[in-house]
Amino acid sequence: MAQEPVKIPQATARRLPLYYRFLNNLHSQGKQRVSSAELSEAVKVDSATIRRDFSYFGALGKKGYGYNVNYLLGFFRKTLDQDELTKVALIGVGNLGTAFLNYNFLKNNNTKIEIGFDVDESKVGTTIGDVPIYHMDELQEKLVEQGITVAILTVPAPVAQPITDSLVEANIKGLLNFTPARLNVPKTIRVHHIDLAVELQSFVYFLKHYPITEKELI
Amino acid sequence: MAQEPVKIPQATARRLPLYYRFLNNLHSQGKQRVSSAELSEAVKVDSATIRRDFSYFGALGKKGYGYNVNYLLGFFRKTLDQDELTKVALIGVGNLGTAFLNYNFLKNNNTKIEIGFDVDESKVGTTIGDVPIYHMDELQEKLVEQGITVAILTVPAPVAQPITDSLVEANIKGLLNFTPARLNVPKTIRVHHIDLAVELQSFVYFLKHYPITEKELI
DNA sequence: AAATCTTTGTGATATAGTTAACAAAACGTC
DNA sequence: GACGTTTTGTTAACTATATCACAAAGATTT
Repeated sequence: MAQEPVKIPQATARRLPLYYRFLNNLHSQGKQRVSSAELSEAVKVDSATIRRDFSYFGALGKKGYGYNVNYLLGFFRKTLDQDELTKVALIGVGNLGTAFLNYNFLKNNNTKIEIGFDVDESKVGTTIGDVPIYHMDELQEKLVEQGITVAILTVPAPVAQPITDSLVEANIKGLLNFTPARLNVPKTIRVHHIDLAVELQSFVYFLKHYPITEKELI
Repeated sequence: MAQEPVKIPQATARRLPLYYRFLNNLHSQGKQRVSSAELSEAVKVDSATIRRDFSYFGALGKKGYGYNVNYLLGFFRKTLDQDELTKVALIGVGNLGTAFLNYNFLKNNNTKIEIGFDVDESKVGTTIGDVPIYHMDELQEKLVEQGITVAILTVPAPVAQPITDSLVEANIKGLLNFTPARLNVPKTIRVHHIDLAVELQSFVYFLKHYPITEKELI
């Protein structure tokens, strides 16, 4: 697996998929070149931040010209491992889970939800947006069989920890947790936490307590 | 509206709803006191960070004892404006939107989704999880009428910008955007962006490129 | 081909967030 | 009530991120 010469900052890594998507848009619009200022307008990230982000990968642009869309796109395709498919399992096919299944990640990217699990017998055996749904009892067997090591957890909070324990046994490496539970896992497993309730609540807190400042209005 | 004596850091503000939820858990378990170390274990936030976060609000704990659960809970209830209900509109009642509707935010908090909008005639006129669904055509009228100034945007990407323009006209103040579109809004409006595809993609990038370090394993 | 314009890449600086470490305070026990 | 223990609150150090500002390079125009 090709590794960047220098570790890029996490904040930069988080913006890469965003850049990649917008470069795709530009490409399909037939645009040949783009400046950091234009890109900034589109993705709402400061242009200096964009230039700095790109610079971690070397000198990708040309002074007085900007960036060549095709070249940049090709570069990011390689960098984001567009050629190596990452298979993901979706655990829990409720409303949130179904939202994921209907999102066609493959369009821009090689991350693919390969399989879903639920306890609801009316869902087991069906396919949703091309993804087959199995019973939760088959979790370990199927994951091991298909060598899947990344999972999205969208189950009810009370069963989050027991199901996580089962995922750990199935040798999972990364877990994107959408439940409110804070999961206990061995240290070798990466868990990323997105809590919709917390997101909404802290957003509301922000609105109330952080009025927009003079500086922001300029 | 009561304002904190000192502006607390954004990072702290984002953790408050999390603390609040866990304090509620402790309270319903009948726990009287808790130390920053215990809380750290539960919410997976460094104990020094927790103590620092709490300290922005004054000396809430007692040395050699920890924090009194009831007192802390009461304090946070006030601080997070638990008593002043914030009404939120949900724009787009697809799978993701429905996931929000079925989430009972009121349980721990006074943020409430009051109304939903969709173009699907089979949804218009129904209620989902207690929330009435109206047609998108009635957006401006209903929002102004009910004085709602916060919206969650869960519509298909191509209609995100036109609907946003309509929300701006309806005098919205904050927008929690779950679509991949980067929205253009006047500077006086706060937009917070959560892009599920980007979250998944950057998580996968992390797993591939940021192996767990020695330090993290200790 | 000279002059002007554009835009990168980056040093320097500013801002934000985390964590180690420990004195001081209060607890709990004997 | 003296003494060892616990745990806070905070100073200082560290780490991470964002942004300013500008020289240098190259593009574009005349």
